[in-house]
Amino acid sequence: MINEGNRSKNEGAPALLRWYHSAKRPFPWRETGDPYKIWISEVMLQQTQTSRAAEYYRRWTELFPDVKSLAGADTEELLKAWEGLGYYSRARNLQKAAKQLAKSGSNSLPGDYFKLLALPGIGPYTAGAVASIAFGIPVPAIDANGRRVFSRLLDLEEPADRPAGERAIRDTFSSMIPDNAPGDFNQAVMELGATVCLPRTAACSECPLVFLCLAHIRGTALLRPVLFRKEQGRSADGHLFIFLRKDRVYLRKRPEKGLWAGFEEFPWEAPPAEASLGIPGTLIERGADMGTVRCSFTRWRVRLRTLLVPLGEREDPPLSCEGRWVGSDELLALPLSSAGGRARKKLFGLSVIPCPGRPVRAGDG
DNA sequence: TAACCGTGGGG
DNA sequence: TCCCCAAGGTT
Repeated sequence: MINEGNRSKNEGAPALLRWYHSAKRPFPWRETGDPYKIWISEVMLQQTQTSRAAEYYRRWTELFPDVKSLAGADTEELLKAWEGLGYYSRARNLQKAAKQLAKSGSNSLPGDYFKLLALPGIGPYTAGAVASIAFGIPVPAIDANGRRVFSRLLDLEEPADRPAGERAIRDTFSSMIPDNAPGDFNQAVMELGATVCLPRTAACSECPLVFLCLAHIRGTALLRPVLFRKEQGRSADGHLFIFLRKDRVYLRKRPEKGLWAGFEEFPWEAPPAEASLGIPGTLIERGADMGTVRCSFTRWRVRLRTLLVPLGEREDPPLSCEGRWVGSDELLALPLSSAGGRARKKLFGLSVIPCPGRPVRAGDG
């Protein structure tokens, strides 16, 4: 066990906090105590690297500075602000929660772990993070970093992503949280996992907790955490079609649930990942190759060859799905998936349709 | 419970 | 290139 003596264990939190205060990286969400902004940052950081979330955080908190403005915002505007960040239900759940709060007459978040947990899009990690960082409540916020750090401290042989392993981690983690600095402690664990106690590297000589780390003593740090293996990814190839009619392109709308829910997109197919569009083979020969875009979801990695297909003035795409024609202004304003956004960029780069905001010069198009 | 839900960077 | 990984949550 970690508490070979409670003495060294009790020295863990102070040592970690001292290290954190000198080593922590500057992030925009570390410059605020506003529970709303801390909530936004924690949701953005779900399964997302800090470096990517930072730019989105700045823009979002400027566009939607508080609960009320988020609750009253146009949903498409929200998704545009989230465009490219992935897991778009996070943005929808943020607004759903904001509406709940606004309806109950609040313009902020509850300072209570279980009330936070009850809000859409907030699970055990995020509730713990907001409660501890914004309100000073001594509850754990255990993410993948925390699981790795404590798997190593304990030299945990049980899978860290199964109930037994999670319990062992949570028990030790909770016992170390100092009442006077729970938010800093939670962040310090994550910071340690993100900068020192890394998955493929363990810089133990720089670690403030090395003196109580069992995996370090036993030389098993890189074998921890043990994880319950999930299914491997699969790859597929397909096509994405940009149908062009005069200066408009064709978009279809996705279902309101599931992958890229409610988004519009250039028609694409990549069997067996997506239902067939019923595309005639001749269509592919008719298209001009614009290169490849990649997209990924769940276990799929898909490469889509992008084809530009010019159609006649009254011709509709020979597809089994329905969609609509949009001009360049609207196309630019729409939220698209990352792959769709790259296809759109190719389109504007070719100046096949006018690029909004850029003067059309002779020779363009 | 296990599958689903995105994306980009690093080894 | 491919695989792993990331401040997880929902169904």
